[in-house]
Amino acid sequence: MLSAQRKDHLLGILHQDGRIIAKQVAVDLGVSEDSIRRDLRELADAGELVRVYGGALPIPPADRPVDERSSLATESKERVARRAVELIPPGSTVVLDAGTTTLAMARMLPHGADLTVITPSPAVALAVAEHTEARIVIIGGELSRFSMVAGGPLATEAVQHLSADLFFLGVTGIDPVHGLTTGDLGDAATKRAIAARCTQTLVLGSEEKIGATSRYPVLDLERVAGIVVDPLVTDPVLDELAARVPVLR
Amino acid sequence: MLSAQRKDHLLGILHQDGRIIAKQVAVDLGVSEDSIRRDLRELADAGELVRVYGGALPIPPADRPVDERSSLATESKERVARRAVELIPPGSTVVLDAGTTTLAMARMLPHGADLTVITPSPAVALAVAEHTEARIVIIGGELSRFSMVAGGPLATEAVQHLSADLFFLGVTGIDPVHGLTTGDLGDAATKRAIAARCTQTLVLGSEEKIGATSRYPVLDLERVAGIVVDPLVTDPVLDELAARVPVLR
DNA sequence: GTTAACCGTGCAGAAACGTGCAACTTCGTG
DNA sequence: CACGAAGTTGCACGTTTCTGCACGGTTAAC
Repeated sequence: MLSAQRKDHLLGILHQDGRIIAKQVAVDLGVSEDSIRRDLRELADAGELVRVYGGALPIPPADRPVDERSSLATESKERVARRAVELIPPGSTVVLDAGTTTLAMARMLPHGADLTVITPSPAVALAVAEHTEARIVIIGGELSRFSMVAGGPLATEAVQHLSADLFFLGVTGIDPVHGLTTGDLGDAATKRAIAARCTQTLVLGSEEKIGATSRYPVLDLERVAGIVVDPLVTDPVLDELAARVPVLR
Repeated sequence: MLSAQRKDHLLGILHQDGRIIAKQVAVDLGVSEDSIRRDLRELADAGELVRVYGGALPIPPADRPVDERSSLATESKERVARRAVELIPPGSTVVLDAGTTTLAMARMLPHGADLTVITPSPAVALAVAEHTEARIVIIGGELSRFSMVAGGPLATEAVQHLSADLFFLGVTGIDPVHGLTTGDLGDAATKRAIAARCTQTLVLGSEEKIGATSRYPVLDLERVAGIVVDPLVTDPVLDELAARVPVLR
């Protein structure tokens, strides 16, 4: 293990877990804690993280340059994204839908893991390219102005040539009665087509989507493997949903 | 084992393992570590990797040449882009290749005109979406790290379903002898496939491309309808080119 | 206030590095 | 064919960098 690589690994852990525990990483990598501490010291000097007793934490958003802060999703979405990223097995192929939560996911994908990311969203594709070394496949098609996502017959056709393990689905409404819904008819069809080509579909359920309903149905609740939600949010609607589909928090 | 061959091997390892350990490769290839170190030094000078203690690592995504933030077009490219945009008839369907010049074009496309823009570049797609009301079609496929453009079999297939009036082709070399060339083999194939589906192809000839040659041929000069160049640049090579293909300035 | 875990510093051995040099190959030229 | 120039390769040497350990100080938790 090269020392520079170890630092990458540390940043990767920080990205994914939101913290670093020196002792644990030392055991994981089979090096002494001293080396880890030295790395952390240097990374802290470089402004990549803040050291704390026992390990390190990300730099608090308030201390970051403004341009970075402006592109951050809300904290709740960040938590959903972090939870969702945890569910990606190493070496797998995942589809990331368009949306702010998937954009947040793109920024916190594991660094080293051998991943393939498929997405119909140019913004997500660029974010993944910037933050990881994953293979990236973009689904082509007409770009919908509504959600900046590829759709239409071209996309549907392209989707038929793909398959993936996991689909992280973004919708605008998650409701026990109306199921999963979104605001654009074409988008709904594309999402369905993608889901049909993936082994499992997980819905990203950031705070404001729970209990909301949009115009066009995407999928029945029963067709998804789970809803990923913010671990800190409690909502009676969630309990209702939990009776029908696994809620991952 | 030739040194060039060894360098290819090194880049292969880097691509596959995400790292190079000098000692290990030296043993594998049966050469001294000194030679490996020398190769790594040269590859690092050429910008193909970053050296670290013990070996080498890939260039971090944030530092790559195609990074959108740092890729502000030069004034010369802006003039080429402006000239190129003038050549777009209202109501037409155009393909914008990837690259800084096409990115500049995307930002200065006419607002009202009823346009359809097709592109294999997520960055260009987003720029067009931000600056115009054009219909946008993305060509999907594997995203090449080299130029952040969709390519591979998926892109080739997607291209077959499209057709357009005008293709604004970006290359890295425009030379009277070697014709139009680019630095990535896959990219070259995708560009050819697109050109075959378009009525006319125009090459974007920003200053530094004129007289330059890259590794992989894209098209013969005779196959394009013209080269768009900076009106303010004069270059003897341009006169040579003008004898074979229209030069639009 | 006590205890255990964590931290910084100094140190020594090991590993990797850069440089200069000599032996060797390759290529073009007379 | 002989010759020399240019490039490549491996080795030797001194230097730099990394790593783990020991020691004493500091911090957090009970």
